[in-house]
Amino acid sequence: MFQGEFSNNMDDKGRVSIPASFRDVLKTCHAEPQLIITRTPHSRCLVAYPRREWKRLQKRISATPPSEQLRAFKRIVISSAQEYAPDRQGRVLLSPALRDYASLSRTVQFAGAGETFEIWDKSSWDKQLEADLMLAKNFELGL
Amino acid sequence: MFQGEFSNNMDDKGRVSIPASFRDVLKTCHAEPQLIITRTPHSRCLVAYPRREWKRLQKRISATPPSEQLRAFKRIVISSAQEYAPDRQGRVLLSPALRDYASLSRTVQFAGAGETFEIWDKSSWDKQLEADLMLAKNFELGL
DNA sequence: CACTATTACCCACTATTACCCACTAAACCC
DNA sequence: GGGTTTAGTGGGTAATAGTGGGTAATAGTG
Repeated sequence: MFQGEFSNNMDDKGRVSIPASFRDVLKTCHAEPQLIITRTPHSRCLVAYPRREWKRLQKRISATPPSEQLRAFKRIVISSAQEYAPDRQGRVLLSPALRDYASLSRTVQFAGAGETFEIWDKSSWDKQLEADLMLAKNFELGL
Repeated sequence: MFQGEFSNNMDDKGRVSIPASFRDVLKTCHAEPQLIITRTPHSRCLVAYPRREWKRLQKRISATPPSEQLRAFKRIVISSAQEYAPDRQGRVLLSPALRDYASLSRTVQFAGAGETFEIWDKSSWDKQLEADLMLAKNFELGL
């Protein structure tokens, strides 16, 4: 389970450390931590999948009847998907396309989301959170 | 059952003692006291769950039909959730994100809330209490 | 093919965190 | 009241996480 928030800095080469606790979760899937990072159509952020979760998403996609909407979805999600293996320091070098999509500059926010985790530009994340607070304020779920 | 109010001081490293009586309650759930601390959308404070309660919340979330409101709720609550195990002195080191959200400075207020307990900045708590007095003044529950 | 830009891989440094020990003050108990 | 226990607090130190940068390999370009 990916949970918790972390923010790390991207260096001049475009590398960011994956938070150690997320790396640990990835290790429970494979000895060599592997992950697939891609765009998400819902927000201007990236989503990271462990290999197994990614397979599940692929299966779900291929079980869906074709449509223009699905093709759009695939172009966004599948086409930009890239496989990463963190270096010995636990960092990955994100492709310019991905960096660009989420407008990552320096401070990168990692947010656990259960089976996956999200990668945001810090300032986008802060804005999103403000908006979310308004939305969720009156949402009762037995807290 | 978590009941009662306590206020402890956060030290320079960002550690706060969990009140002993709350720790005792946690021990009744697991030998090693474990707790999940996260934000709540309702107020600028944190909520602590014993593991079992947290699982229940997760179940309730996954049984709720997806909506924008739910996604907002998840970003607030799930993403920031962190698991803690108090050190030998009964303290936890709260993450900067959580500290920030509840604007915890030095004096931290703990308030029992039955199955969970809340963590406030003392001065926010005092203000909230004032407001609550007004709200609950005419609330009859057969006392 | 030569040249340049990019990437992978390694090492070194710093900041942060986990873990341990020690002290003080309050509560408790004969 | 004096001794004992327990809660809360402060701080040192070893391990870990994160960051910066160098160099060799690789890919891309004219």
